[in-house]
Order: sequence, then structure tokens, then C-alpha cells
Amino acid sequence: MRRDVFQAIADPTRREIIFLLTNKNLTLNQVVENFRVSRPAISKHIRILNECGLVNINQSGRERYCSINPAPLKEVYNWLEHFDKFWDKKLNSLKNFVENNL
Amino acid sequence: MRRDVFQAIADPTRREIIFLLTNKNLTLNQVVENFRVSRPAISKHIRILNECGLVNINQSGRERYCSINPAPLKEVYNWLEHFDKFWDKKLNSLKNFVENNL
DNA sequence: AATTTGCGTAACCGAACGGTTTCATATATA
DNA sequence: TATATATGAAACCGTTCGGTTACGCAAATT
Repeated sequence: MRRDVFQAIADPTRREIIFLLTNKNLTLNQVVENFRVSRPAISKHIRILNECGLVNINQSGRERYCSINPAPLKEVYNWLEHFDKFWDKKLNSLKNFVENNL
Repeated sequence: MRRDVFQAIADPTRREIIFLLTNKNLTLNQVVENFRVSRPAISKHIRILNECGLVNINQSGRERYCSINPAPLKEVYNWLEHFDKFWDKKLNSLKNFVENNL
């Protein structure tokens, strides 16, 4: 089981779950309502997202409230920053300026 | 076969290939030298990277020069931008300011 | 107390993944 | 021309992936 952030966001369903959870916290079944796959399928996705720290689970009675924690995405962001100079030179140089001077 | 950018960068070997090619263009065998897996394995990775536009292949005689094209990574970057405000609010707000005022 | 609800887990399935070895082929080189 | 080199392609293999159905169980509701 690799289970790193890059692998976690490789699946489109998981990306959509992440997107859903940026708007509001949802119970597992509420997440399920947004998809056409079964509950166990979503349950597995949530578990994967949880295992790599992207989703926090807060149990309340029999319900599990899922909330997002985007921090691990920073790893992806950092990796990407090696390349963004290629497509957006101007913006990046200013961004670097800011990073180094604030 | 899904074969989108998110899936392409999910594999650590492929990420390393991308990284290698940012420094210089390499033939397939030169890429292979950097890994302990077999040539056909690397060949497959390169093919996947090529299929989603991340690597360009330039045949010259019997050699295939591989070069990087980071443009498709922008899709990942764009997706990430929905979240970077969470971890770097200040920088992002300035970035938005720049985007909207230059 | 009986039933419904929200969930995890297990067993299973076909497809995709990442790797291998083997073979074929076109291009350089001796 | 014979040989070495750079590579693709095919066949195969074990593992992982994303999904399913079936079941179990604790918490809420009736």
C-alpha cells in the first residue's frame, strides 16, 4: 500500500470528495448521496483520504463527520512549483520576490 | 486506461523521470541508467508520460530523445489553487492581486 | 423491546498496474 | 557484410484498484 498524496488525488472520485468537503463538512452518507457508487466504495475512498491526512473524521454517535485538511496537498504544490515557471514566468518571479522579501 | 495527468504523476518513478528531464533531454537508455528497473519498464513509463503530453519524444536515428513539456501539469496546478489559500493565505491573496491588476 | 439507520468489514471480481523475460527490428559501427 | 546498439512489442505474472454484495453491529427512533 503506497498511499501517498499523489496517489490519493489520482482518482477522480476522491478529487470530487475533496472538493465537496471544501464547501462543508459532511457525514459519510451525505458524501455518498453525491455519487452513484455504493456506500462501501465511498467508505473506502474516505479511508484512503483519511490515511494520508487529507480528510479528518469526527465520530458523533453513529455518524462520521468528514472534514478536509488540505495541508498534505502542499507536498504536491511544492513539487509543482519546480515547473510553474515554465507556464507563468512573470507571476512566478513576482511570487518569488514576495517570498524572499516579506 | 484512464491516463490523465493526475494518474501520470501518481507514480514516483514517473515523477522522477519528469524531474530528470527538467535538467536535460535524455535518450530512453540514458533515462534507464538512472533507475534499477528494466528498460521495458522505463519504456512503458515514458509512453504513459508521452500519452498525456508530459514528455515529447524526438526520434533521431535509433535513439529517442525525451524532453519535458510541463504544460499539462497546469491542470494539477489549477486544481490545487482551490486549496492553497488554506496553507498560505497571505501569499495567495497577493498572487490574486497581481493576477487581477497586471 | 423492536426496528431503522449509519456505518465498517469481509469476501469476491474483473481490470489496470508495474514489473519481468524474450523476441523482433531498424540503425550504427567494425 | 557481420555485429553491436537502441528501442518497441508481446506474453506473462503477482499485486493493487475500484467496485460490488452480504453481513454485522452499535446508535437512534418507534
